[in-house]
Amino acid sequence: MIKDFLPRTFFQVHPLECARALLGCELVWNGCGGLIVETESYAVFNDEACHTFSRPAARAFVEKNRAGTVYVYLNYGVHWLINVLVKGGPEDGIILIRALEPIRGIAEMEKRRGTNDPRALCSGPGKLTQALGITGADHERDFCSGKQIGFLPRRRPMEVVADTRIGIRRAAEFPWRFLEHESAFVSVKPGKGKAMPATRRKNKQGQTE
DNA sequence: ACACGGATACTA
DNA sequence: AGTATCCGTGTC
Repeated sequence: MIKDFLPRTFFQVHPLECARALLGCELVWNGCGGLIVETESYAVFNDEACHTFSRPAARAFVEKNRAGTVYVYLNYGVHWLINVLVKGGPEDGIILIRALEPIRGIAEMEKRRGTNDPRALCSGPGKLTQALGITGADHERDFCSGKQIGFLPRRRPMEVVADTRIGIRRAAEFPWRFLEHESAFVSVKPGKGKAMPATRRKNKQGQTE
């Protein structure tokens, strides 16, 4: 049982500052966890890649919840992705946790992931939710009042690099992805992100045009 | 290279 | 009801 999780005030700052500050902190989830080595910041306003831009439900989530609240959604119908709400500072935002360096509950994470390769356990946003057992049922949980889930302060110094965000089509040029320099546990190394195609559509026969 | 797969928000 | 889009992963 851990009691010294990061307080709510940690998430009441500028989202870009928070996304950087989270690197090197430990994400703890029901006995499993790892050092955060990759995050992405999304801004509630003026960021077309943020869910709040096109989803009324996401805007309602920001209105309704406090800083430090879990935001979980299903992406591509396959993977749960976990974010934390940043609110009450100069701007509101949502920070995606993209990769961890596994350090706690590794046997359990290996079992959920079906691999013993430490680099394959949490090196992506969908991988880490699978490793930690995170699903849509965890949406709107609180990182700052629970004793099962939360963040621990940075354990060691971390050299932070900024790069463009991964997998998005809109506002793809914002350098709002933050990683540990030369970490072996990130999803995509700096500068290696593939550009998303401008459009991809399918006709009635289900064939890509 | 592509299949996998469902929530969300449109159009009507 | 039907359609378009989407912050990914594993295997081909």
